[in-house]
Amino acid sequence: MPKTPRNKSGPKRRSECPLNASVEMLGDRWSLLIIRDMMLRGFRSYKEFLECYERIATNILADRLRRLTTNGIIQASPDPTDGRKLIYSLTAKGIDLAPVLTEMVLWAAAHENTGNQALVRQMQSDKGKFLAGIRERWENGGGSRSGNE
Amino acid sequence: MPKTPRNKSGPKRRSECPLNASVEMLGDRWSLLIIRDMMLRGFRSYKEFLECYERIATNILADRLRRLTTNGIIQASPDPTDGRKLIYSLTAKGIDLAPVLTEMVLWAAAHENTGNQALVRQMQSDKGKFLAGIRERWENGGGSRSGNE
DNA sequence: AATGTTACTTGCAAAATGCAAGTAATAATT
DNA sequence: AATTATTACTTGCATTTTGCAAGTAACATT
Repeated sequence: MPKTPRNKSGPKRRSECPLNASVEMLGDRWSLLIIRDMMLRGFRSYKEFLECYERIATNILADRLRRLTTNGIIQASPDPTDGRKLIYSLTAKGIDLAPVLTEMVLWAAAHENTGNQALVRQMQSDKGKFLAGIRERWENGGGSRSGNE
Repeated sequence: MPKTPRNKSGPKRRSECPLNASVEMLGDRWSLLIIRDMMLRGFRSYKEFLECYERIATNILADRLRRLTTNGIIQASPDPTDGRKLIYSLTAKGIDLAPVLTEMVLWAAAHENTGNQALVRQMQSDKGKFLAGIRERWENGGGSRSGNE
């Protein structure tokens, strides 16, 4: 029987829709969680991520941090008090993901039984203020640990 | 030498943060693209998805449609004019993903060279109106392609 | 110099994925 | 009624990706 391949027809213009770019950078199991924990929990070091995600493999974590850095979402700088450490922080591009995360959290909270109702209520009651707070904390001081957990 | 595992310490309360639920349902390469194309391009059938995503495998597409259905984001109903077909449509939960998609598109548009500037400008100029339009189209008529019905 | 910590890399088994090739259920055509 | 085509999948298998234990280089501390 002759071959009758099914997937050869569509034109598939990459990045025709902007969402393709987002999915390429964030469409996996870990990237958004890493960004969330930098943004909301103030995670800065490899060790914090490794100990937090019980199931993430060390090489996967290293790869995701590298990819997020390559994509300009986070940046790594040496710790001045300890030459061995790298301090990871969000770039402006990374901070701009706050609205995406917020909408995802609100969506899940509306349709699932999720935890951390305090955070959800804070987002719901004044979304703009919540986002402004995140931006402010990151723009001066480079992202201190917030009260959200 | 004794084992010294690295990943056994963190408590890792699942769904402590609502984002975990979102990532479990949407954190892969295809799910959000499927939702986007149902929402913005009016895709309804297995065949449309298969021909559009040049690189998606048939079993992966079937799996993602099944998972999205299981998660209550889309639903499948038989086509009354052709008993062989299934018509996929967004549920209320799926429609509620519009703000997430919108923020992702706007984020990518702000930081990458993405296509479809018309869509982006429409989102930017009046986000609320854009979202209302999507909801309206889906709430009466089950999501027509454009001005149908 | 010995020991500990950090931020990785390596090796390998297991799981997920991609792709060609089926297949059952229908529909259209002859 | 038989033939052909289409849809919406499933199956089998090779390739790729991931998870985990173990190792390591570069410091830092004692």
